[in-house]
Amino acid sequence: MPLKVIKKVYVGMSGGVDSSVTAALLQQQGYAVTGVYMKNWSQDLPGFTCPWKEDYQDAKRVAVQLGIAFKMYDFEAEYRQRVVDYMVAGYQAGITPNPDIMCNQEVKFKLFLQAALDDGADAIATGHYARIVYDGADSLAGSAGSASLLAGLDPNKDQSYFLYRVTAQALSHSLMPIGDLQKPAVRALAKKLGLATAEKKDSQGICFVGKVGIKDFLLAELGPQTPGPIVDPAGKTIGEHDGALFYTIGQRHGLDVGGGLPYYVVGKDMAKNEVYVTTDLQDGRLWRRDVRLTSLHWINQPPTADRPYQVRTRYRAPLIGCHVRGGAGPADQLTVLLDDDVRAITPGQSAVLYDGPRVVGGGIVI
RNA sequence: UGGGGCGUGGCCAAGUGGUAAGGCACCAGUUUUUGGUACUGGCAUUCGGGGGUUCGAAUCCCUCCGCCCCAG
Repeated sequence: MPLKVIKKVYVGMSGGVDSSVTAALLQQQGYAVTGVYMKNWSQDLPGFTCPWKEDYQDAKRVAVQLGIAFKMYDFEAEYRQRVVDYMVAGYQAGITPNPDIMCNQEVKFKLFLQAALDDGADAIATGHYARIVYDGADSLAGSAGSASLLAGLDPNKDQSYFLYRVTAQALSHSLMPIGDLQKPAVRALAKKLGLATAEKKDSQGICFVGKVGIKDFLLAELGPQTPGPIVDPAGKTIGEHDGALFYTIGQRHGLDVGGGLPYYVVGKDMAKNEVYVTTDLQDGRLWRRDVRLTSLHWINQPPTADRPYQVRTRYRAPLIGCHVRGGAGPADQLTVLLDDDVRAITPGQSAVLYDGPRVVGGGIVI
């Protein structure tokens, strides 16, 4: 949707600085802004109190300060089903899913967007460090669905990695105003405006669930798991793990095996409930020069084999030059050939292709 | 029960008379809207037990215990 047509914007306010400043900026720019707190999770976990009430209050406090409308959408049931269940099922299957990517795809840019539009909004906005541009933005007659996603301008905070599964259609109804800013500038702005969340620490951990270790979370969800052997390259059992599903490729800590050099997880066999480790950082199983992807998603056009791209295999990882393999193969799969060896490519995680600053899309590592 | 070797924090391991390196693990913190990685800090009043020599020992002596190897 051409920018000029957007009047009413619903801003997803999490109770953090970024979304607070997002709301403030849009208001300054003349949009009719409504703040929305998405209640996606409220469950306390052993030793961890869910901060949703506090976050809700912070979001509301900022809305009141700005004098904008404020409401709450309750997506707990859907979040549970589409994000948490997806994540837990993935771990049980032995892969390492990325719940936040699913949260963006299913909740923020699908449920939230739809609910906002149904409520009369022209667009939603989020506090992501990413940019949305319109092909042919000069001629505002550009057709719907021509929106593209670009990396945020602050290289330290760029969150476009988490957004590669959002559709162009959804992007065309979305705004991410802080994508043009550096994080320090956002903080400074919040301070200058006296926003209640100006000094609030950035949130971490699973989006909405909070700063809970994944192991503790899975333990709470699934209960204790069956212990099994930790096996070294020689085939020798050097320790015992408390459930293979808790471990992920490249992981170093949590194995409780010491002596000499650190051990890194290089693989696991869910059927045998075995975890494989090595102390050799050169171990071939730890490095890959190609990645096979499935569940592909392209925002605009799929990549073509005749030209170079860059790929990111984990959040904040440096971009690696790459090409996609053309020719035969399942339509829903793609092989990406990397210019360099990449460590600990992990099934379940996402690889995101970039064409310069533009997010082409990506897929999930097999 | 002949010969040789060893026993230092959970693990690996320096240190052979001068008052316990280092690494791994673990714990805490930092970085980080997933997992993971990385970074910083903490972590043996004590060197298998007991005696002794010495101003002073994990380091020398005696003895006991426990392992390992070669012989049997």
